Amino acid sequence: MGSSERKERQKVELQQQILSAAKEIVSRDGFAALTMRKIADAIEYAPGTIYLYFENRDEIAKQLCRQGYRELLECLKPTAAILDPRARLRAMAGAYVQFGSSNSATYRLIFMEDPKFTDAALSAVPIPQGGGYANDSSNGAGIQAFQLLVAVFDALKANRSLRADADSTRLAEIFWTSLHGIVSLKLTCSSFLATTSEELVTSATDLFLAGLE
Amino acid sequence: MGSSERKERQKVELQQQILSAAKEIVSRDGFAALTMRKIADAIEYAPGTIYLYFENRDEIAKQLCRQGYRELLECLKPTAAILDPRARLRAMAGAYVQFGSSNSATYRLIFMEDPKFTDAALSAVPIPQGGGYANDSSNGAGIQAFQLLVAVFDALKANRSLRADADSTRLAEIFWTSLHGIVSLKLTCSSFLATTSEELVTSATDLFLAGLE
DNA sequence: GTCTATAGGCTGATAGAC
DNA sequence: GTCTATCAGCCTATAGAC
Repeated sequence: MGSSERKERQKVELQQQILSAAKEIVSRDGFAALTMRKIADAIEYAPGTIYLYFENRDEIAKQLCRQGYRELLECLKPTAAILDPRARLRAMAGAYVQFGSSNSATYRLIFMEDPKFTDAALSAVPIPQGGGYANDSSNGAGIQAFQLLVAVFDALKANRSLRADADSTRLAEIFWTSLHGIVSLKLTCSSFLATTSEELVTSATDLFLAGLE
Repeated sequence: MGSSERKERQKVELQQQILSAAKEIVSRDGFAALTMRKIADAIEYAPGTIYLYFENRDEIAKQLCRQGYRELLECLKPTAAILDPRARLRAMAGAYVQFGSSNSATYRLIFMEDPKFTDAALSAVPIPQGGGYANDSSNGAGIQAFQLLVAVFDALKANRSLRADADSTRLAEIFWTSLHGIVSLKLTCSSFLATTSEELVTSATDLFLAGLE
């Protein structure tokens, strides 16, 4: 059945093309401007054709979210290799804020838009339908990214820099919310904050580490 | 000119009615669902009539934002009276997060939606047109709220709990971003965070204060 | 598989009657 | 000042021709 395999490849290929066009529209005009017609125009197909590859607009948005989490994870991974936990936390925080600033549309989509998309993509999920996204490492990428942060606090414990009975998950959540606050407020209230993102994340991380002592 | 004054009063009255209807729609269905037609239905007027009281939809959104900042300010004001700066910071942080959780639609609108509305309402502005909103204390309410937070750090300095050369504005920005992170992430990623808002804000504030030492 | 065409809905905003 | 009617546009999704 080599012919059916070819068809499968072609299907995945056009799905990727659709997602790629969708991503560009979101980056350029924002998520609200993502319409089936615009995608169709971009890939030079008729609007109806897209429905052969995705059930509806929401399904495209969810896939876009999953991809966004994957990108975030890839962005944080290099910092996870840093041995010194304090240096690692600083690097990871910097990478996170950098990611949010450089990929603002993606960041908005995965963390500031609709819980419907955020939650669906954040949690680990099986294949939605059609089985088209089988060998997809994106499942749970958001959770994996969060685990990288949790691991920093485990490392701090191993280091005796943190009480052994401290709750790593909880500390990771507190730290994450503060990073998210910096990125998201900068995206919406850019003109009000006098401090740059870089200064904010540096100071916030230093204060946080100082508070842990 | 008693008759023209009556007309002015009636105009303001209907403007208030429009804003009030708009607020309810946003609270119930979200900002994207705010349409002129729905407002018109709610106040039992024809859609076109609204344009006699507001230039367009954006103008309504901006007024809604200004009102939101005013509400936030009112919510924080009582805590500003607390003398001990540490207790004041804790109370203010709690009130802020409480406000965001209880008024999620308003919070989304003023801090998570469109910079166009956020910035316009956050900064102090003169009367937009028509002079209808003259005796309006909402101008700069967002800034006033932020100043309440800055004052806490000034108080900590006066208290010798903080170095005299510390930058109060900067510390306020860092602290504010962390509060905003808690509220906004809870609004979008509610199911992912294991910790409650109340626990997050308590721990974050304690860590922050500890870091300041 | 892809097209055209369209159903059936929504939107902001305006013109002109009363 | 308020109405009705409507313009001009957008949207998702589907049906049926090829």
